[in-house]
Amino acid sequence: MNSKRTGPPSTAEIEEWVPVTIRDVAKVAGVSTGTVSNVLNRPAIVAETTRQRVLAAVESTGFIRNTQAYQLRGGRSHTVGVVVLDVSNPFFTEMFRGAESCLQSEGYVLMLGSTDGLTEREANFVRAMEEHRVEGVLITPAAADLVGLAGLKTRGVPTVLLDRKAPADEFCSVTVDDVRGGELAARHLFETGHTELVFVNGPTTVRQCRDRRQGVRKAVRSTSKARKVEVTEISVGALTVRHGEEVVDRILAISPRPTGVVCANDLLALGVLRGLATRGVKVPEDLAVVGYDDLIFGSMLSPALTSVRQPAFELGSAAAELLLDEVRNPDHRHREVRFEPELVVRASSSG
Amino acid sequence: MNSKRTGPPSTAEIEEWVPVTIRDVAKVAGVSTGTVSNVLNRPAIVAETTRQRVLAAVESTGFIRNTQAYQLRGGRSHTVGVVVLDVSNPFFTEMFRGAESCLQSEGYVLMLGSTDGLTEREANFVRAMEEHRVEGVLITPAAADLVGLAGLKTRGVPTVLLDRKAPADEFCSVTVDDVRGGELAARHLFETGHTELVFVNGPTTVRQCRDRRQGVRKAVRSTSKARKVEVTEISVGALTVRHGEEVVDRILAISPRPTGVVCANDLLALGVLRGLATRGVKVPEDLAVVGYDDLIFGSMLSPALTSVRQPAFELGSAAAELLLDEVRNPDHRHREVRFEPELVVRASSSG
DNA sequence: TTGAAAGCGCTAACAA
DNA sequence: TTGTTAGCGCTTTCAA
Repeated sequence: MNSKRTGPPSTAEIEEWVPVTIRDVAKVAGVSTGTVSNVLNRPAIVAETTRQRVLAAVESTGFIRNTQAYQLRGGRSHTVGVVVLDVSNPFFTEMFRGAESCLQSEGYVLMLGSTDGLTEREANFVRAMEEHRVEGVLITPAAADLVGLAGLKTRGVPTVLLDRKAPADEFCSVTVDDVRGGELAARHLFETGHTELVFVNGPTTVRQCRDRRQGVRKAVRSTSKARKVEVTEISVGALTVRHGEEVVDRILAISPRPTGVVCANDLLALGVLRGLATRGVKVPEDLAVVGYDDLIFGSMLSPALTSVRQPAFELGSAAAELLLDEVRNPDHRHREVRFEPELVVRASSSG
Repeated sequence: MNSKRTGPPSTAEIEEWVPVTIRDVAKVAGVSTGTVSNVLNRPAIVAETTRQRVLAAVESTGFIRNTQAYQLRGGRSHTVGVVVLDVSNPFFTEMFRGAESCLQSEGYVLMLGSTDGLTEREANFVRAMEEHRVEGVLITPAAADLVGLAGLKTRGVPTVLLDRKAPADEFCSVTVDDVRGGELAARHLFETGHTELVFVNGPTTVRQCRDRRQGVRKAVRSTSKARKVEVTEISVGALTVRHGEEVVDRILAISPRPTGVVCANDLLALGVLRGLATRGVKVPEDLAVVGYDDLIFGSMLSPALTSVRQPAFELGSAAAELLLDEVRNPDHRHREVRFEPELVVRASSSG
């Protein structure tokens, strides 16, 4: 509680900073606003001495160019919107970093929104970003369909879908084959002898969850030809550690007792592992666990978490590249850049 | 590689979306631009039927208000800049979430920049955000001093320092007592019988690192009165898992062999743990490990990581509250909101 | 090489 | 209740 002081504000403090415009700079330098604009944008065409004078004036006045005016005049906004499902999830921050690594060097600053899978929040973010005239948006759609992005499409805002295929090539997209990933996870457990599995899934409104489920089912079908296997599906409200932890009792209540569990992402798996640990259930002896995303943290647990790896950083940077192409290349064609998931087997599933 | 097709673009595609302005809406609705502006901003003062007509026109034209023009006219930007040291670190994303939770409901959209502790990147972000006329910025300064923020100060951009005390009450700030935290960590090891410690620190240009070191030293001094203790300090280039892993050999080379290690943050500690595991060093028997930040992931390791907890989410939301006050309250006074670190003892330090 | 001035899209004061 | 219009800060054409 550090109140600065108790008396009235001093003059220095009460004195409002008056925004300095190009006109102020012009006045100080004794030139016209056009000239100031020229030294700012096309320094080559103005005389050396004038330029120095203007630069000095910029310095002394503390002038900072007003992007809004620049944009209004037809300039670019140098802004890209990024909308993800959950900033708390390292998978998405890695993706963000990937995008940032590519976009920052091009002079863009990123607006970030985290929707928690809520379409209403998504709509708010997208609307706000459109109002700010972002040059493009990278988005992991919250909804099952893409109607929330229709506005972006019709208004021609370059948009790249993150971790979501665009139907009918309406957008560029970067994807990972989640059906395949889900299949890899479940098949791995079947192949190591498991017969009764649980699949802990997130909300099936989330596309990743639907696809991974489909993959799991696919593994069931193909394995069933050889021998009888079964998967119980449990759906939780969100892909978080807490939800994973809370689902453990339901897993343990299943009869016959499953011997393996596939989680729709690593956060969920981490929660499950934690819940199992507190209940004294041994992993992988009593229950094998497989996650999804291959967060670095999973590899450090003991037992280390078996998981399906996705190249998050590369997803982000690839998306950014696609966006840049769409922004700059008049001959741009929408493309899907597809990555393959990779099963990383660790101790949590291999006794 | 999904090229849409090979022929020339269809008419529908080549047809550029022509930005629709308030004038277009006015024309469609058969009213003046002033009236459109009124239904958008002060709907109460316009007649019901006209309002409906205008709203319909807004809908049919797909009009999206141009914030730049609005701002230029004197409106607010509804934008806040957030600058952190490392988005990959869950500590900072939690802080971001805290800020977002408070700011989003107030209609702000956040610009996020991750500096990796580089003052040059920080300067770029701050400059870009100022050009965009953000209404305020939340920042974890990269540099040891605050000269990089002088511009924000003189230009009167409301600024709240994240996890950094503002000297001379120049800014609002949210802080955690890192000296105390460092002291807690080291003292804990001393009190559990350790004598030879290693302190794995990040760059001392980072204030958090300097303070935590100071705390560690303080613990050494006070413990030294009773018995002889020693701390070897190792500084690494960044606070990441990789750097922690790479420093392990240097730790093990120290003679006499230390029995405990304090890490400047959890990512570092996670790396150290991983490095120790691959080299077969037992934790905590051979070496006790203490981290800093209490990331959720640390609590799930086995052995679970002892750490110094910081309320990241609360830091973020408190900072946002301070910022809102500075933005809206004419009687605003700069304040420091201070949180206390808390040692959380787990298996990694208690054999 | 520089200056004058129009105009980007919007809001708000004022007039009708 | 609605329309007209000046002007926000900047860039850029055109003229000097």
